[in-house]
Amino acid sequence: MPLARGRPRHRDQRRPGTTPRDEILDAAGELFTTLGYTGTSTRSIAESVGIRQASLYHYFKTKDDILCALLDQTVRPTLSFIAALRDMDPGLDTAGQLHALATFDGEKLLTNRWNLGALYLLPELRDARVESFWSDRERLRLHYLAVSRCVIGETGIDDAAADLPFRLVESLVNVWSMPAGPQRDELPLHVADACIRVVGIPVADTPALRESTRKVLRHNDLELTRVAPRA
Amino acid sequence: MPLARGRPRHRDQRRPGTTPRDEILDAAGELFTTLGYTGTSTRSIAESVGIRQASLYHYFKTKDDILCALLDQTVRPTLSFIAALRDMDPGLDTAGQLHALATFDGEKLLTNRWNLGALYLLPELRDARVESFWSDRERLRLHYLAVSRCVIGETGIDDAAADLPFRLVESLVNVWSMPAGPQRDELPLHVADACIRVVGIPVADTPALRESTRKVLRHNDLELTRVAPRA
DNA sequence: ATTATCTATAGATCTATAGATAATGC
DNA sequence: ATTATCTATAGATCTATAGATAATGC
Repeated sequence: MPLARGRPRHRDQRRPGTTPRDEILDAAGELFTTLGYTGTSTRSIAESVGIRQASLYHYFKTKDDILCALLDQTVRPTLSFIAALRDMDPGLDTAGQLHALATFDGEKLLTNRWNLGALYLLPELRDARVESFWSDRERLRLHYLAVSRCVIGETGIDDAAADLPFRLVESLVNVWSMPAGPQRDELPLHVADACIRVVGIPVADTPALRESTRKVLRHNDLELTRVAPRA
Repeated sequence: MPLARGRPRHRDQRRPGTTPRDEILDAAGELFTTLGYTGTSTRSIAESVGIRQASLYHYFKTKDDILCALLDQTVRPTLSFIAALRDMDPGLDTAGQLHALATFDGEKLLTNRWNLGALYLLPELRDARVESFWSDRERLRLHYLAVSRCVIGETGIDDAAADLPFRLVESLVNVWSMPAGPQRDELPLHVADACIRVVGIPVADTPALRESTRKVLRHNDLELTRVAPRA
């Protein structure tokens, strides 16, 4: 390990992360998701990292900045996945796209170290700051909407259903804390199946869609690791 | 109007409600749902009512108490509806029950004066206080789960889908703020339809279920007004 | 006398800034 | 000299309590 550069901390490292910035984000992720944004003080974040409260401000200009940095991690990977999906397999039908997207996105939500998806729902940041995050998230929602609409155009379901796949996947944040196990691991797949039924695809088509998604994801694991190693 | 009993307020009434308690709950409902619980100060509630901060404590022992009172209004009506449904029409099949429940519950969520359903998702109260609310809400969830399981037993879908109708209905809190209009008004019905598809009922059965729900709700409007006039 | 409000305030926060200090690098 | 931390603190909150006050009721 490289030698420490500045004044030593009053406590040893207690958080994972290769940089102090990452340690702070890890602590903030845990606290924001369990106590809420306003309910988490900068002091409690610092304490949870093992540094003094004022030291946070060496890495972040304000408390809002910490939140922004956290939120930026959440939607980006799924947006990259959508791009990769388009490049990779332009022949995939829209139902297949929806199923693969829902599976990937759901997987991402559930395997975060903290339940960052739950932050989306905090009223205190419905309107305010974090501009870039909201626009990213809106892009994601609109993509779900567009793909769902395409499928619905073929199945003849009412257009009002087009908003629901996104909501279904998002609702995984509410089961994030369920005990680990195969049941939990398979949830994203089941939610993807449900998305498909919601847009009116008959149950009989599910196995084929699962198979197609399995292929897409195997292919894409490699893609993503190459393109965005940070995730 | 009856003459005021104590010392006059420094401002005229600015909130609907026949009692000061209701005025306070109305203000708190607006602020908690837009700024979050911790993000709302007792001072801002009082100001929004038109009284001084300390006067709140004449009606509520603590800030938590205000939250509890608000939350108690949210799940109760739907629980009463479930009871009424059981008494009223014991011949209704499970798919019909699920469809009617989802419609009623969704309607309730969307027509609240404030988006109180969004409070369920606040991390700061995931664990803590408000015991009675959580147990009520868990009863509601388990009822959805049981009804969904019954349907799934017949359609042969994977059991993992049984949790999703509840989540779908709940996701209406995320569209609460959409502009008023027929499109918005019909959302609960469309979400109920989606619940039905999620548990594996073929699309062709939807019209019959809608018809049955229409009857149940018409009947029940009367029922509920008699049983729980407060709602 | 009873009530609903008010004013005033204690005591505990909370965010952010200023400036000191204890390491390493050169 | 540069850096990452530290200590100390200003100034603005925030919740809840104590006790005064201005109405009505009897």
